[in-house]
Amino acid sequence: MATMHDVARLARVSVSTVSYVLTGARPISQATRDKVLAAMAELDYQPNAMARGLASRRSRIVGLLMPMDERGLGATETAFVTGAAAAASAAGYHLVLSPVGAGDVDDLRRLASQRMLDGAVLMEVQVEDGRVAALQEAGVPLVLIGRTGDTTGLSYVDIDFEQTVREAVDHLVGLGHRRIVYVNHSAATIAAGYGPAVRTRDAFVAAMADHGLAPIMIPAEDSAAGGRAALTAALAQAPDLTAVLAMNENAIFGILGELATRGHAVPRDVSVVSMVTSPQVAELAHPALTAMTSPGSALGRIAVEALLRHLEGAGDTHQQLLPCALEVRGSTGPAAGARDRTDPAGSGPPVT
Amino acid sequence: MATMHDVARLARVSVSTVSYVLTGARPISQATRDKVLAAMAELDYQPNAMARGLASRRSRIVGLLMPMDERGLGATETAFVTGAAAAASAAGYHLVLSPVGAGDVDDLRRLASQRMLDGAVLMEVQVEDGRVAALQEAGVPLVLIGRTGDTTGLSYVDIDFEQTVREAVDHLVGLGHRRIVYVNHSAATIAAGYGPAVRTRDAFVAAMADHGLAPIMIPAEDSAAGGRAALTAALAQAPDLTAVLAMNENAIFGILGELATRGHAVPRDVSVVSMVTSPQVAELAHPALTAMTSPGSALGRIAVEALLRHLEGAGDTHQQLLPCALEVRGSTGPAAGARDRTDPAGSGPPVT
DNA sequence: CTGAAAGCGCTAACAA
DNA sequence: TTGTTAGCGCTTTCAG
Repeated sequence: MATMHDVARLARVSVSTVSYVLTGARPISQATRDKVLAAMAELDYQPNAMARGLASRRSRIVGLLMPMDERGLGATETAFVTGAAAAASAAGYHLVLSPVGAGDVDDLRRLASQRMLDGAVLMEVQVEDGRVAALQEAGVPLVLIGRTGDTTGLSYVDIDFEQTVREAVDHLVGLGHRRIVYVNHSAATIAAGYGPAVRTRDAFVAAMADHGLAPIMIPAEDSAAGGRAALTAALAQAPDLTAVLAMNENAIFGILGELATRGHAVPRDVSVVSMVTSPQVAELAHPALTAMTSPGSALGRIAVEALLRHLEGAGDTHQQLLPCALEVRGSTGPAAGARDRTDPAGSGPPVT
Repeated sequence: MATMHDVARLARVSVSTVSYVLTGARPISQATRDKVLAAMAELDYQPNAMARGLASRRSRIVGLLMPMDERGLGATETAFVTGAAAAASAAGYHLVLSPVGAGDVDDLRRLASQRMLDGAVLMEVQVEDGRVAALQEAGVPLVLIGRTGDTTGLSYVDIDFEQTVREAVDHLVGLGHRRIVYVNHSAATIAAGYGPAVRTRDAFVAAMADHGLAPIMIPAEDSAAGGRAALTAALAQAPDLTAVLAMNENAIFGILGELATRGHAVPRDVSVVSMVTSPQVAELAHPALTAMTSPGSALGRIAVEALLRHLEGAGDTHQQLLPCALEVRGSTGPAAGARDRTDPAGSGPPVT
C-alpha cells in the first residue's frame, strides 16, 4: 500500500505538495500537479482514510441514522437512502447507514463521541427524539428527515403533510365524496408522537372542516390484519362511507382485502387513496392505488446537501417541506352517492 | 474532548497504561485499572476512533455491502442487517451499511483501499460478482451472504435452496398436488446468474423428478404485474395446475390477485407457497401465505461472526447453508384433484 | 509556488 | 506490573 511519502519521492516533491494536490487547499503549478498525479496513478495510491481523519479532524463520513424495525425499509425510505448516498458520494463523502433507532441513544452517543461522524442525517424522527440531544451534545452537526416537536435551531427536510392531506381530500371531495374515513397509524404510534401520524391527523381534521365535512378517523395497527380491523371499525362507525384515505402502508392491503371480502368494489363502491406511498407499492394493488407519492430521493439528497453545507461552516438552519404529488390511478372514482344523483341508473348498494 | 493524555495525567499513570486498560492487550493490576477507569469516567473519555485506527491499523469497522435498488429492502434482508448489526456491536465493532451493489465496483475499490473497512459482508451476491475480486485485491477479508459460482477459498453463509425447495415440493405433493408451477424471478435475472433464482430452479426440477412429476416453470418480472402475467402464462401452459410455488416476493401479490380475478379460490382451487418469505409478508395476504421462512437474522449474525473470526486471524473458510422453515398457513390445502378422488361431492371447476 | 516539520491521538514495541 | 517513545499517514502551520 503506497503512502504519500512514496508518491512524493517518486514525483520528486515534498509530501506537503502531494497533500495539497489532493486537497486543493493551496495553488499548485500545473507542472507539479501533473508530476504528482502521474506518480499517484503509477503507484495506485489511495489516501489512508484514518490518517486523513486524524490529521484533519474530519472523517469525511456522514451517518444516515435509520431505525430498522423488523418490518424492513419500504420503497419510500429506500429512496431517501439512495438520494442521500448519491449526494454524499458526489461531494466526496462516505455515507454510512447506521441502524440506530431512537432507543439506542447510548450507542449513538458513543459513535458520535468517537469522532467517527462529521455529521448525521436522522430518519424516522420522533417528536421527542433523544438522538438529537445526543448528537448536539457531542457536537455533531445534524439534519433531520422529519421533525421533532421543537425545531428551533434545527435543520430539517420533511414531507408537507398538511398540503399532502389537503390535496388528497380535495381530490376525493372533487369526486363527490363526503363520507371520507382516514385510516391512520396505531393509537400507540400516535400517542408516541410519531410526527407523520400526528400531523396528518390534524391536517385531515382541518381539510375536512374546510369542506364543511365531519372527519372520521380510525387508527390501525401496522399490518394487514390491522387494516382489516380498521375497515371493519370504519364501516361500523360510518356505514355510508364512500372513500378511505390511508396513511398506513402496512394496513392498506388489509383494507383492500376487507373491502373485497365484503363485496365493496374499488373504486365503484369505495374509493381509496394511499398517502406517502411509492409508485412500486401503489402498483402492487389491483386496481393500482391512487396515491400521494412521496418526494423520495429528493428528501435524502436535500438533507445531505444541507448537512454538507453545515460542515463547510454555514451556520443557518435549513428548514424545508416538500409535498407529496397526487398520482391518480385506478382506485379512486366518483362517489357512489354522487353518481346516484347524476346517473339514475347507477349501480345499487354493494352486494355481499 | 478529553484525550488519553488527560486520562493518564488525572490517573497519574502513563498513556500506555491507559491504552492497555482499554485494549486489554496486557495485564494491568486491579488498583491501576480502577484509577484509570475512574479517570475515564470523570472526563467522559471516549477514544478517538481515527487515532486508534491509524495506530493499530484496524478501523474496527466492518462493512455490510448491500445493493439497494428502488424496490427497497424486504423484511428478509432487513433481518440480515439486524442480525449482523447485533453481532458486530456485541464484539465491539461498528457495522456500517454501504449501498454498494455489484455495479459500483470502483466505489468499493476506493472504500477498501482507503483502509476504512477491516472486513466486509456482501449481500445479494451474484454468481459472478466483481465486488469479491475488488475486496480480495484490496486485502479486505470478506464473507458472503449468498454464493458466487466458484466458492473456493471463500467464506459464505447462504440459504439451503435445494433443501428448501424440496420441503416445499414435498409439502405440496403430500397434499396431493401433482401439477405444480414454479414462478421464478425474471428471465433476465436468471440469465444474470442470480444465485437464488438459478439454484431454486435446478432444485425444483430435481425435486419434481424425484416424485416422478414434470416441472412447470414460469419466470416473472419483480412486480405485481409480473405476477399476473406469470400466472396467466402458467394457466395457458398448464390449465390443470393446482399449486403455485413462488420464489418472487414482488410477484406474489400479482399472482394472488390474478387468481382472485379468475375466480380461483386459494387454497380451494389453487394452493400457493411463497419461498424465502418473512412472516410479516406472509401475513399480508388473505389467507395468510404458507411460506418457507428465511433464517433471517441468523444469517447476518453468522456471517459477521465468521468475518470477525477471520479478522482475529482464523484462516479457515466458513461455508454454511441454512434451510428455510416451512410454516403452514392458510394458502395451502388438499389438491382439488385429490379431493375429487376422495370426496365425490367436491367442488367443481373454478368459476370465472 | 514549494518545502520542512510539528503534530493529530493512539498503539505497541522496547525497557525497566 | 508499568513507563518511555517511536511511529501510524496525513494535514497544516510556518518559512522560504
